[in-house]
Amino acid sequence: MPQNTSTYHQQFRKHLERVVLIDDEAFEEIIQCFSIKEISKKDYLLRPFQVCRYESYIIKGLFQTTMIDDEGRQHTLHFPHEDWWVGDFKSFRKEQESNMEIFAVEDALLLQISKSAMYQLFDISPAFERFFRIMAENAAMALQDRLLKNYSHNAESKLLEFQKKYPSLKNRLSQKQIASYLGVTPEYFSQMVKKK
Amino acid sequence: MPQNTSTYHQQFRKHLERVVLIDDEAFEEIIQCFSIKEISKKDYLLRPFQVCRYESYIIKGLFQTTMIDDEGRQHTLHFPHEDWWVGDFKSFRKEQESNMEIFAVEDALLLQISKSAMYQLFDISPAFERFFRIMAENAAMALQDRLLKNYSHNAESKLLEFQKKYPSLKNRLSQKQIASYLGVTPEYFSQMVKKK
DNA sequence: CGTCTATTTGAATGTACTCAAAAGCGGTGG
DNA sequence: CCACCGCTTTTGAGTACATTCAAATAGACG
Repeated sequence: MPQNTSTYHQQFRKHLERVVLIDDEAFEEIIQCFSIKEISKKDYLLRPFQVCRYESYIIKGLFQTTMIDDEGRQHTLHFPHEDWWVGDFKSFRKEQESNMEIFAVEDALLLQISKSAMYQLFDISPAFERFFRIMAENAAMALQDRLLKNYSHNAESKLLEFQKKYPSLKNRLSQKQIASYLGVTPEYFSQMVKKK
Repeated sequence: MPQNTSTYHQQFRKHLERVVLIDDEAFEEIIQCFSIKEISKKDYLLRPFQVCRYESYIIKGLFQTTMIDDEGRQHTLHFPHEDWWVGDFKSFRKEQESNMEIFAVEDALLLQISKSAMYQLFDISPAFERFFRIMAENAAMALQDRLLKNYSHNAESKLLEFQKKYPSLKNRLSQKQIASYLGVTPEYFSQMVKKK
């Protein structure tokens, strides 16, 4: 294991404390509900039609989350990485089949929590529920931005946005993966890059 | 005023209780933090570059929320109506200038809450905070769906989706408004309708 | 009734897609 | 260490969906 327990507990605690105050006791209670999971490059965290049983905090690693539309096409929603959460929220909450695929682009280390554990924590810790309220709000805001960027539908400007927002991801992803995020074909993406 | 107080209090309480349990006392505490607002057709609830000071529950009415992109183009995000919430969440939470415009398509009646009142309520009522956690989750899920639908970017299928999802809105909106929701020009929308 | 906005129609244009095929690159096994 | 396989990237031709611009027509509202 690349890090020892206390290191990533610290990292996770910092993550929580960026949003809510948590004392030692509360953190103990919280961390006990999480389990650690390793996942290797190219493995799936979630396959289409599976139910998403965990929300996962990413200690380390990079994922690609794609959504599958009615015609079976895949569209990349985002590339969750260190210090983010990954999962299909809809599937998790409704306990229904997911239309998403979550895939490890790099070896990863996760802290996972099940729905029942999460709901128990909500009942005993308002701070924890507040944390997830704020996370959900952040997610909604990010998606709203994403939607707006998608409307101004010029692939080039979308690429610039992406590069500005995630400069570090450029070297960690293939052109094909970025094209899928932008919603264009790899062929067109290639031409676009050449033109510049 | 088109309805008396108790009628819309009832409606609002039902709305809350679809998600969390609220006893009489708690509801009293909550409803006190809201104020009623009437808004007429064609008036703005929020103009671009304003800060969104309230989250509003829609007792009655229909709105159009549009986002303005960097090139100044307007894109319709959705058409909030009875029993939904309306506002620019990002602007509300960050107290920053909004890039949205919210516009009353029909005369409307709202229950509004300010940020400070909302945060006070969160502190005294975990049920209320839970309600907004779940609302934020719902919003995120809806936006994710919206994004997916937008990717499968064939205007005709988007129109079918829209009609399926909001059959009742068809008669309440102009073609131009629906075109803006779909992300196509009114001219193209017109041709599309003709073809069918 | 007049004005303003929405809708229709058409022609020219552009952005991105499909399909096909070639070239490049990386990892794996012999 | 090299050769091969599979996947990614490039290139090109043809096409489709949607846009822009302009102008005509229809509708809504005061």
